[in-house]
Amino acid sequence: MPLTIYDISKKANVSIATVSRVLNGSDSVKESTKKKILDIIEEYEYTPNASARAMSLRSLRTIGILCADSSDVFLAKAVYLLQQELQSNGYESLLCCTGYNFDKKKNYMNLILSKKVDALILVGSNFIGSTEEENSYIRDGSAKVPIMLLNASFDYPNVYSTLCDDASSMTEAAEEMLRAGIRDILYLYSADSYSSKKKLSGFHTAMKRNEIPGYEDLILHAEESSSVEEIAAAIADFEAKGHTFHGILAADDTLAIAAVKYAHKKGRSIPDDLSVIGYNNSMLTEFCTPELTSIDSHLETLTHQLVTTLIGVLSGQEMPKKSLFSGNLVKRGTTNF
Amino acid sequence: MPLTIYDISKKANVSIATVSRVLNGSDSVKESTKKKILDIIEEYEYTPNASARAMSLRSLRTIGILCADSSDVFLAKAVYLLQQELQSNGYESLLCCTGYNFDKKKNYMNLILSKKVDALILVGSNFIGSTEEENSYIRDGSAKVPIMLLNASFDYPNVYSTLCDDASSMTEAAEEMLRAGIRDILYLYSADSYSSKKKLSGFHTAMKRNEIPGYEDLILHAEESSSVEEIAAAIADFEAKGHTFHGILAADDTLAIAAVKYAHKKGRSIPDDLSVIGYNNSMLTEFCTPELTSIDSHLETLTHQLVTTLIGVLSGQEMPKKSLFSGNLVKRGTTNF
DNA sequence: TCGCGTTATGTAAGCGTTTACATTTCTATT
DNA sequence: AATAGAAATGTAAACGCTTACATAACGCGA
Repeated sequence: MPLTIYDISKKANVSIATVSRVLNGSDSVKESTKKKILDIIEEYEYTPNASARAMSLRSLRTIGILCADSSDVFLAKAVYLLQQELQSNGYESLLCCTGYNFDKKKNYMNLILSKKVDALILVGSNFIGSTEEENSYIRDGSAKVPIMLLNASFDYPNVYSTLCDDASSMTEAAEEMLRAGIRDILYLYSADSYSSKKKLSGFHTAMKRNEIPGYEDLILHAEESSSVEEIAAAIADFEAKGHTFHGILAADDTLAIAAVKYAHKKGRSIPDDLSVIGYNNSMLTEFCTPELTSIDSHLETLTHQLVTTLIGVLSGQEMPKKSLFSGNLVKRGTTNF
Repeated sequence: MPLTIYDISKKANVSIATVSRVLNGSDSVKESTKKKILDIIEEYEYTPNASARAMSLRSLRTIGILCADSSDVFLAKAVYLLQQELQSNGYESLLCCTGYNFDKKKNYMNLILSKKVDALILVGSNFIGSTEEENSYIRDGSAKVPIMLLNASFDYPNVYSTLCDDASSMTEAAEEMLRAGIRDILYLYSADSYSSKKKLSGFHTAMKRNEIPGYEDLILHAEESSSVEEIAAAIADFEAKGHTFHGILAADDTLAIAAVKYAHKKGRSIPDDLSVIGYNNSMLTEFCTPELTSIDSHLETLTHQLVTTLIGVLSGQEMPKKSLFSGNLVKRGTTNF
């Protein structure tokens, strides 16, 4: 049976209030009694019960993190960074993997809210749906605790967004290709999420601004959750149907790796005959040969900003509802410009 | 201000005990009042306060998960699977990323224990050190709650281990190569963990049993935390020093990918001139061309068994202290046997 | 030595549940 | 119609902590 504050107070010959005071630091306690209590706590390895504390304080100092799939490379990295940031700010985190279904997301949100977390972080743009109905759970949740969005944006009271400007990053990358003289660019995407749409719109922007005729014909939508092999095959298929392209812009690094694989199989040389750009600048970039050029969305910066905003919100400060950063292109071997 | 069980009881014109009873299901409540209460709970979206519940029950129904780095592909997958398993058993999980330092591990363990989690899962063999001192924190922790080890083994009361028999899997893979006539096998490893040692010893077993002379000269230790590019370069260096090999056995998939990269760069053809086998059968296997042959350590099975054992332990049953599974080789394009 | 203002410590209520035990309300049997 | 026994519901204590408020101890000047 673990020790309680009451046991400690007895051993130290003081009241529980005094023990509580030295535990929490703030109030005035005589130096000698403080030392005595601290020694006893040390000796018996007493640790206060967090649930009891949460009841009194009405806060667990714990943040709920919701994430569709923590085994996804990008999301895993984000979760990791968030945890580091939270820990260094004295907060714990409760992680919940929801899958991609909106009903499940709602259920898990309620589950985690019942733990009385102080706030909720939703990791990834897949938490934003395309219908009012799909997003209602965010509205409901935000009535109870602040909701922080990583890599997505949603304008609603008590909802704070931190994200990379995917649209303009993509525009930037496309225009870089165009400047290098590559005008037949295959745009490859699969997910249908908020940020995926942003990226696609950024691509449109670039192509329209540069008046590339018929560019829409080179937009390839890969089945979601298909394997790298399947995507590579889909690209080969697409080419076999008569489309030609000398650049591939992929909405994430996995897709880009599939593109590189397609090139390997078809014997197209990278970057001479074909340039490839991925998105996220994840560790996957170093897995292919040559190494993958990719757009870095500065996850470290985003997570840091998100937690900073969160801490501010929790301490009652007025904080920006939306923090937008811009990404940048990290050039490696799959491009030669 | 969130609703409490008291608010609900008032609205339903019953006592809090009755509400609690319908919440917990077990006790007898008249069908009509049950429905009335359920309706009200539904209407007002009431969710019980988990901290309060934890106080009464002396259990949070929460499991602490400690993991060095949740952005590592293998660990991330393990954590994900564990969470799924725990959730389907009605447990929440509190994840804490500790880094690889033992002092930090100890600190985080204490932190998470103060949350009064019901048990602790340590993910990955890096939680086992090579000295008594390094492992003392596990002994201390196990005095408070059951400790479950994934992919590591430690014989101590209240510590339960679930793992893949890495040594024999590796022996198996090596002998498969030998049977295919490849006798000059480069063994590539980097980490220094418990399971890494097991794998190496499995390799020794195979080579000794088959009386391969001088095989030790082909064991290459790559600097930990070096990039794929650096490891590929290290292999090239090694070869330049006069070593020849026609098979590479890597202690994890990342190393194997580096091996494939080395082959690409040096123009050695896989699998005709060089066979490569990785370990973990992670999603990385599909990233290379050709796809990577790899040893599957059955993470799904391991995590399932671990949680099953855990649930048993928590409900007071006698459970096996150690569950050992064997891995198997999944053959893909980097081998032709 | 007295009394006053600090400073240190103690007392007890409250946080939202669960549950043993007590009480009330039914049902069925006589 | 009375009553035993079962079924449904209520009462109140307990879980381990924080903290407002009450009280005690101390130091200091007159």
